[in-house]
Amino acid sequence: MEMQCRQFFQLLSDDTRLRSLMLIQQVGELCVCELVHALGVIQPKVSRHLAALRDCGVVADRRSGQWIYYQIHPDLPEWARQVIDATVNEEATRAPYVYDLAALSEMPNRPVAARCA
Amino acid sequence: MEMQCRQFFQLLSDDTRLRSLMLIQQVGELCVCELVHALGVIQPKVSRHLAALRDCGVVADRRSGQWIYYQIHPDLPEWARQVIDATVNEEATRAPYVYDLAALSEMPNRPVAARCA
DNA sequence: ACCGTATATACGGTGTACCGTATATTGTGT
DNA sequence: ACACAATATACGGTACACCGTATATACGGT
Repeated sequence: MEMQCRQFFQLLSDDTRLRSLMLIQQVGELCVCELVHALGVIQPKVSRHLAALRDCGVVADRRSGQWIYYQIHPDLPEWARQVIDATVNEEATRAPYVYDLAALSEMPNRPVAARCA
Repeated sequence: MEMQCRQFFQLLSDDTRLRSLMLIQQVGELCVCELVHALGVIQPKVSRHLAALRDCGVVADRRSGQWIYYQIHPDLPEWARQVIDATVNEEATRAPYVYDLAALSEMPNRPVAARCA
């Protein structure tokens, strides 16, 4: 998977994708319905943007039952990881990212991510 | 000047803007005609994209005679500078950025940037 | 086998970012 | 004052990213 940096920035320039990435980076792993709840957007929208991130190798997905969990791709180039880190460090305490995290923590019936240890 | 990180990434997602920024970051300061030559694109295109970067506070301009020089804005937030640094460190040795720098160094009649010391 | 839930994809519509051309603006030299 | 060079902006056209709705797919429970 070729990772052009211009393409990477293009991915980060969309509101839904950026907020999703910020949450995933902070929490470690999230499924689609958690993001739907946290961001307050409809499911196809989240799915579509996650697919874009996956197709470019920014996130990796794994299935667990009926849920599909997304995480930052383990093979993401170091510099891209630095960009995400810098952004989280700068913006995580600001709107809308704080509110997204808050909304996530208040989600009822949140699925439990069963990780293979 | 409010600097939204999503907007910053959007600015970096355009080819002309990203290549211009990479060059400016490496050289320190460049005028429009130097960028026109280095990138091999028409002048209004460069001007337009530099204006976008200026309006968002990413670059600063100064006039020197008939030339207008652009540099990374001195007040650019630290995290944004980190993003640019990381990108230069990663990509400067690759196409098209290497070739842009090479084309710049081969430019004839290159104006001399007279800095007020 | 059937139903409900989670997720993904297909499809047509819409806004907007970018483009090249043409022209305005600003400065320099004669 | 005039001509030339560098830069900026205005304008109409086009491509494409994103949208919501509708539907397909996959899994779990009964």
